[in-house]
Amino acid sequence: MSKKPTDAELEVLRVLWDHGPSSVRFVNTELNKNREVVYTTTLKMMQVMATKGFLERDTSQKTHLYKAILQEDQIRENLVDKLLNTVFDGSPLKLALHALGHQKTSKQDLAQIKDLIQQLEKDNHDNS
Amino acid sequence: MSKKPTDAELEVLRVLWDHGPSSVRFVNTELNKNREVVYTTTLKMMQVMATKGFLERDTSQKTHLYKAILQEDQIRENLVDKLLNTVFDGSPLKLALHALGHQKTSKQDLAQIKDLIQQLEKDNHDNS
DNA sequence: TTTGTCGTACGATAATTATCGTAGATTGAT
DNA sequence: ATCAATCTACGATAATTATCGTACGACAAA
Repeated sequence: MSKKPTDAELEVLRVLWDHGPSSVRFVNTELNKNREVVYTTTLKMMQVMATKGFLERDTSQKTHLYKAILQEDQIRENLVDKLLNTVFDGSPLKLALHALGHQKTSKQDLAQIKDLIQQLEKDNHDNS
Repeated sequence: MSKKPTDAELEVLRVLWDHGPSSVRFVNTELNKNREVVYTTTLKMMQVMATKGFLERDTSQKTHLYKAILQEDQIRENLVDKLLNTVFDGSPLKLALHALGHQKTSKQDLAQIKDLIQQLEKDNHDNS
């Protein structure tokens, strides 16, 4: 039911995910490292997000603290899902190949992937 | 400069990518396999997309044909990029691991990944 | 030639998102 | 007690997206 965050909302979430419950002031300062945003814009945004149920706020102090209700991994799921269905033909493999192919990948990275593959092969074997 | 397609626009592009240049009627019919959309809504949408430069249209016949200017791989790049930066910490590796880990992956898939890895390892070796 | 079908054009409006300004409360320092 | 800084509340408006209805031309069948 709960709709998805817009791009701007995602920026706010990003900050909260990285730094935990924060004041509007703090979030706004973080946002301004990337682009100019007026304080009340951020405020309004976060208030709206609170009414949408994306954020929860603690009003016990004068300076309210907001924390993310939407969790990063949920959103990740949604976004990956959408990406898969729009431009990767629903194939996680294609996505993985794309991700690996189009960026530089270090030895350690490769090692990690190999581990995962071994794991997957094992699982595959188990339930086949 | 050119902005990115919205979700609804992406649905239209999806059809054009899959089927090549198409009439509004055709696209609309395709869209209606997923959800209800009135014909003129699709029409308007595609006209707008044309003015945005997302589509090009051939008006030589009574029934206009639209074709995608935005190509799937460009959009893929953009979307993957955005995804990386919003919820994968800019790490293609994390994205790849996520894609592989959270979906079922067949033996053939694994084989394909292993190929890619070998390839990458080789490249890595070359330019180290 | 009338009528129904299929097409485009385009304005209107709703819905949603993004952005600000202004007002007023609170508080800490002069 | 006053002033300045810092907050929240909230309305207004712009900008963008999404959705339709109506008008109207072309054309083929009756």
